[in-house]
Amino acid sequence: MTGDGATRGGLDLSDFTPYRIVVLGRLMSEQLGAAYSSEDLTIPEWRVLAVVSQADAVAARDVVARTPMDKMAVSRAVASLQSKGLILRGPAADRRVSMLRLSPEGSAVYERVSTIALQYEEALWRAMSVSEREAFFDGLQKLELAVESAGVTEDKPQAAE
Amino acid sequence: MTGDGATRGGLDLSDFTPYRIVVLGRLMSEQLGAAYSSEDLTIPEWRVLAVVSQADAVAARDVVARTPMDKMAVSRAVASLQSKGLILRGPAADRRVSMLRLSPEGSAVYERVSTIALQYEEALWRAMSVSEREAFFDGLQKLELAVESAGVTEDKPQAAE
DNA sequence: TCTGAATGGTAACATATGTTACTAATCGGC
DNA sequence: GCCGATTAGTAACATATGTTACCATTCAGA
Repeated sequence: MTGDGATRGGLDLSDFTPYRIVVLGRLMSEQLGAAYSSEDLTIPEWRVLAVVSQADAVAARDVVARTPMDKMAVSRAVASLQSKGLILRGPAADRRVSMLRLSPEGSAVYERVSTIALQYEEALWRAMSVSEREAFFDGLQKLELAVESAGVTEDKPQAAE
Repeated sequence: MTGDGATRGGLDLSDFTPYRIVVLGRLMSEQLGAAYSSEDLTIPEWRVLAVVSQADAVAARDVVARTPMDKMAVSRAVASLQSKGLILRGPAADRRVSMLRLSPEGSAVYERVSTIALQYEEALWRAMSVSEREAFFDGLQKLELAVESAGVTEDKPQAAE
């Protein structure tokens, strides 16, 4: 990728790992979105569905805890899912919260979408062997941990070393 | 990650690779952004700087070709960089386009930011051995190729995950 | 050379996402 | 029980990003 123009000093974007990962992620998102756009779900909505589907009933704060979304994003996604009839809200002991469950239609939608998503993932894995895949996973996990531990400085996330 | 709640059927987000990659990319972006926020650059601006720094003069369309940004995003980033005095526009043979170059201050900023960025990347690599890193790169590249070849359907997909 | 199609770039609008601040409810110490 | 501190969730605003349509220019071909 460094061979077609007058390349000189500094950093080559196409060789910068964070950039590659962001771009790869975006491409995957686009393709998945195309795959299930028939269901008319946004990313936050799909994430909420995924988390809510994992248990009988969860509060919005649990969704916040389990996804990289802030509470406003979750609030919006939940409101939208509810208006589409895919999610139901029930009362909780703590009257500030409401428990979220999938409606039957919500379950059906989630089932269809997650099937497509898993097939998509499967298809990607066909690009490499099992051992390659495992090595990749291993590296991915190590990167995740490294990034997490780099981000522990709570207040002002200053220069990363 | 499947051990703390009533987990049941379907897809576990935290184990879904596209999701993991998107989240990892976002975390890296945030940390990098924090690291060089002193320069007050947005991600699109930083991408434009990186591409323009690679050659003596490029047109905006070249930036579009080399990054995952559409022409509107590039247009905005360029306008902003120009107003900050980091980029200069010069005339081109084709009078629809203007050639972009870094100003001296632009070069200085880019130099500082790319140094920080490369140090950040370095720090991440310390999380794994050289051979692990190579295996990871290998997998990453294969994924990139797989995704690219999966995305040949021209149409206009909507983003998802 | 004229004319319709294509291209580079931007304006104006629509939508999505982030930020701040607020309300209602619960909690913890007294 | 009372009261300040904390929490869950949302409203209202600000900013960023995507979308459409447009203008000026260039290109291709009769």
